Parts: sequence; C-alpha cells; structure tokens
Amino acid sequence: MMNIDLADALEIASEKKRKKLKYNVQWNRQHRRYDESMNEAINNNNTAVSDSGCLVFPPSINTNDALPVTVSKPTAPTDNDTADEDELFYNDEDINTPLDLNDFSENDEYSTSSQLENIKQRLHPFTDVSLEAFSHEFLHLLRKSNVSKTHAQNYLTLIKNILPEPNSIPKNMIQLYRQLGINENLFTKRIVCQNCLLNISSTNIACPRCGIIIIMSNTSNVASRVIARRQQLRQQETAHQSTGYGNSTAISSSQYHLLFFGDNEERLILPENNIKKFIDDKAIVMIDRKRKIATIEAQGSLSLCQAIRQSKLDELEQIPNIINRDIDNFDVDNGGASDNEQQFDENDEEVNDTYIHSQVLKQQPTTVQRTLNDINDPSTDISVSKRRRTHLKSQLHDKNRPIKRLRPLVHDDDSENEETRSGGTAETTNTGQQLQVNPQAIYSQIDGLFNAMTNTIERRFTHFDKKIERLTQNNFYDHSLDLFREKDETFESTVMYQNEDLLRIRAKDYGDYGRLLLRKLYSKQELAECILPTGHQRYRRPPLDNDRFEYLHKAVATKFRLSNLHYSQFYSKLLRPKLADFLNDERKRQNKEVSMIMITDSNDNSTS
DNA sequence: ACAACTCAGAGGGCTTACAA
DNA sequence: TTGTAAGCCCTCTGAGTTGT
Repeated sequence: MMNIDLADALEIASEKKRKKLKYNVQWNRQHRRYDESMNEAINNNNTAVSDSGCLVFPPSINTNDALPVTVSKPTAPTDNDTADEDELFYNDEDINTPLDLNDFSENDEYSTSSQLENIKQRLHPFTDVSLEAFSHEFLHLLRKSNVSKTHAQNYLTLIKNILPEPNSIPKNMIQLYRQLGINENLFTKRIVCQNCLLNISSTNIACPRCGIIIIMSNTSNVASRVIARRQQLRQQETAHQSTGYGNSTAISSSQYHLLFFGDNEERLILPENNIKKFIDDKAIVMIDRKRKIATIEAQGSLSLCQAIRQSKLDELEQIPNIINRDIDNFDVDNGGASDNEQQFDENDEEVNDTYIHSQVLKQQPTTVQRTLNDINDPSTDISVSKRRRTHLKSQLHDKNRPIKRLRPLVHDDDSENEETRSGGTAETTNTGQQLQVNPQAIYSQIDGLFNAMTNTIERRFTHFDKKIERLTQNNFYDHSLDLFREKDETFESTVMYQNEDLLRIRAKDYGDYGRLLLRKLYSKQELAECILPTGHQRYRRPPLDNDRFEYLHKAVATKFRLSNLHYSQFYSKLLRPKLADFLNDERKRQNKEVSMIMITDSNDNSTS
C-alpha cells in the first residue's frame, strides 16, 4: 500500500516537474521571439498593424513559428484587467493594415489627408482603442469635469508618458484639438461680476466696481447656466440652419431683430435676412421646417438687440437672489428626476459636443467667429441664465405647463443621424415632446461621473502604488527605508553569531539579506519544516527557533540602520512577507529535490 | 450567534538573473 | 540562445479575532 502511494506521489511529482519545465520553456520561447519581433517590427518601417490594432510582422518573420500557441488577441483594456495589460499576444489573423508609427504629434502642421490617416491610428500598437475615440472621450471627460486647460495638459502628458512607446497621443492639447479638426480656441475663461458684468481678475475676491464678493462655488447657479447656455447654443444653431444663416448674405446683414417666441417664452436675435416675412410687429421665421411667429421686440445692431434683450430679462428678474431659492424649490417639487431627463442631459451634451467641435467649425469663418463669440460672451451666458431661471420660476407656478424647446433643424441627410445621436429621448421634439430641466438630475449625474472618475483614478493609483513599491523595495539605496529610521541613532558595528559577523554578509537588499541570514541561522530541514516565529498553536508547523531569529532582527536592523521604534513595522510590512514566501519556496524546492532523488533512485532500481 | 475582518499557509503562475 | 532556479505576485482557503 505504502509503495503504491509513494509511486503515485512520485509520478505526480515528476509529471508536475515536466509540466513546469515545459511551461517555462514555452513561455520563454514565446516572449523572446515576440520581443525580437516587436523590436524588429518597430525599428523597421514595414511594420503593420491590423484593423484590430495588432502588430503585423514583416514577411520575413513567420508568426506561426514565433507563436506556437494561438492565444486571444488583445482587446481594449478594461478596469478589471489592468493587471494583465502587459500580456501581449498576437493572433496570426491580424495581418492587414499598415501602421504609421511616426509620431505625428511631432509635426504641428498637417494636411487634411494625413489628419484622416492619423485619426484612424491606434493609441499605441497594443490596443484596439483608436486615437480618435480616445480624443473624443478625453475631451468629453474634460468638459464634463470642468477641467482647466492647464490641468488638461497635465493629464494628457501623464497619459502619454504612461502609455507604451511608440504611441500616437499628441503632446499637447493644441495638437489634440487640431487632430480632431478643431482649430479655434473655443473657450476662454473669464470671471465676470454677475451684477455689473465687469471682467474681474482671478486675484480679486470682490468686484472692484460694485463690491460684491465673488462666490466661487454656486453649484446650482453654475448648473443652471450651463443648461441654459446649451439651450441657447442649440437655438442659435437651429435659427442659423433653418434660415440659411450660414450663407454669406446672412452674415453680411447688419440689421438684427430681437424676437420673442410666445410659445416657449424664448428670445432670439436674428439677422433680417433670416426672417421670412414681416407682418406689422410680428415676424415669421422657419424653425425646424415649421413656421413660427414671433413678436419683434427690437431691431437694429446686434449689440443693441443684445442690450434690449438684457434689459427685458432684467425687468423680469427683479430679485436676482430669489432665483436660486426658486430652483431649489423647483428641485423639491420635482425631486424624483426621471431617467428621461438625465438621458436628455447626456444626449444634449453629446449633440452639443458634435455641434461645437465639428459643425460650427465647418461654417464660414465669420459665422464661426460669431458663434464663438456667443460662446465666450459672458453677457450672453448670464442673460441666458437669467432667462432660464425666469422660465423655471414661471414653472413653479404651473408645473403642468411644459417648457418647449426648439428642435435644431437638421437636413434630410442628417436627420437620421440626428435621431440616432439624440437616442430618441426627450431631447427629440418632433412631436412636441415636453422637456423639463431638473438641476437635481444634473447634480446626481455630476456626482456619478465624479465617483466613477474617482474610482478609476483610485484603481490606477493603487496599481501604480504597487508597482512603485515593488520597484523601490528592490532598490538597495532607496529612501523608502528612511521611514523606519531615526536621526542620531547609534548602532553596533558588529553582530556576532558563532564567531561570525553577520553584518559582513553581502546582499543586494534587505530581502536578500534576510534570506541569506535564514540560510545562515537555520538548517535546510528547519527551513523546510518550520514557519516564521512566532507561530501559533493552530499551525501544524513549528516556528523557527526564536532565539536565533533575534539575531536576524538585530542584524537586519543594524545593517540597514532601522530604528527600534519602527523596526516591528518594517518587519511586518516589508520583510516578513518576503521571508514567509522564502520559506514557502524553500519547501517547494526541497520537496522537488526529494521527489527528483526518489525518481532517480526508482529509475536506478528498475534498470538494475 | 453570526458576519466581517485579519492573518498566515499553500499553490500556481509570471518575471528575472544567470549559467551552460 | 536556451534552460533553469529563484524570487515575487496573486488567489484561495482555513482559522482566529472582533464587532454587532
């Protein structure tokens, strides 16, 4: 019986040994050949990448030979598999598209064709994520998070630095904008006194003219203004498209009209040639291919119309401070934000992104200029905000009365795309669907985004932390041990054990030193059978002799100048895990050694 | 009493250093 | 260039401890 068990054990052990060796050999072959191929491919211009982003080796390299085992092709990294991002396997089905590994970000000027080619690029050879997708996602995130240009640049630099080389991420935000076809500065940050509209320096804590203290974080105010501004942009775009605003004749018009739309209580400023017909004090305009009748409240220059609109809004808003309270009340009244509303906000931003980043810039320069001015114009911003608040305030008194929105006019060719982008949510108003803006939904959405970002960043930092810790632990001269040191602490010059100075043992780091000490202080059998002191009764293995282990503590602390105060922490956090692993591995080694000896003996016996 | 948490052992897999 | 050994990391499991 005993012999049968022993034979089985030996067979299992030898099988494991063979398996292990086979695996190691296969692994080394794969990675060596892969590394060579990678280097060669990257160094040569004839490297290619498939549609899925995988490197394709030059014809001289037989990928089948290089990779005896076909494994899964790389996919876009997810949050859960970041630890496996270094695993790079290539499937031989990915042999197609040429890869342009030239770092286009080096060049500031691009031709249109080269831009298109670059946009189709992957972020780097080891991912399926395209540069275009990343750029859009990144810009979207920056906008959602209200990240400043400076910080955006910092994030971009960080991402570029941590990605594998070569990668196609632009070096700065300007290049990233250009890569997306955005050649204008879309947003200039200004601090404006809400009371007198005076530009205020960022160093001021109060408006120099009216003395109002600047409050840096009026969240509800900001959220309301963002929503209102979006709507204003959309309406302007609608008006532009529906009335042929983009053509040169429209731009050349110097006569503007301030129009009031009674159906949704909105005010728009339109050039004269965008108005289809005048009937007394009414104007007929085409919006969304529908005739809309508006009351002309003013006519003249653009600035005049803006001023009058502002005054109209000021009249409506006699007590500015009531607005925030009203919005809060509105929040309470509409406490349960519907999914549709949240979905609208998301889609609304999507559409606006597209609008700002692509459509606007494709219009003629003067139109672009004007649209951008509108975006950056604080007066527009504030006036829209007030209009929006007034609108909300009116909603308080009649919650059943819907806020109608003007749907952006889309051409026939684009109508389907527009529907797709809007996702068929409350944002589409073909059927006059009603829309209510609930700031609570905005806040919850912002919170959700913030939490998601925080979680992602935390995971990344944890990952980096582990890597960094691992690197620093391997560095003998690193400063991480400084945490466990105290100034002016004296140490003995020798730690004698059996007439041998343990400090004279050379090691590359404290882990190595600890292992060497264990080998010095204990026999192989002890290392194979025992666990670290102080063991517990519940462990079947006995602890190593504690008296000798004290020599180890003393030698390590002395050699690395570790303070008595912090040594226990150093030991438990840094050294102990290494020694525990060492004992574990030592057991593995000795078991393997024994099994090999037994196999050899049994083979000798069988042959004799 | 039970769940949640902590700690240590064990095993498998991956990386790196080194020698043949 | 290749194979091997050692170290390290990760995960699972079991047992004890702690808090409710």
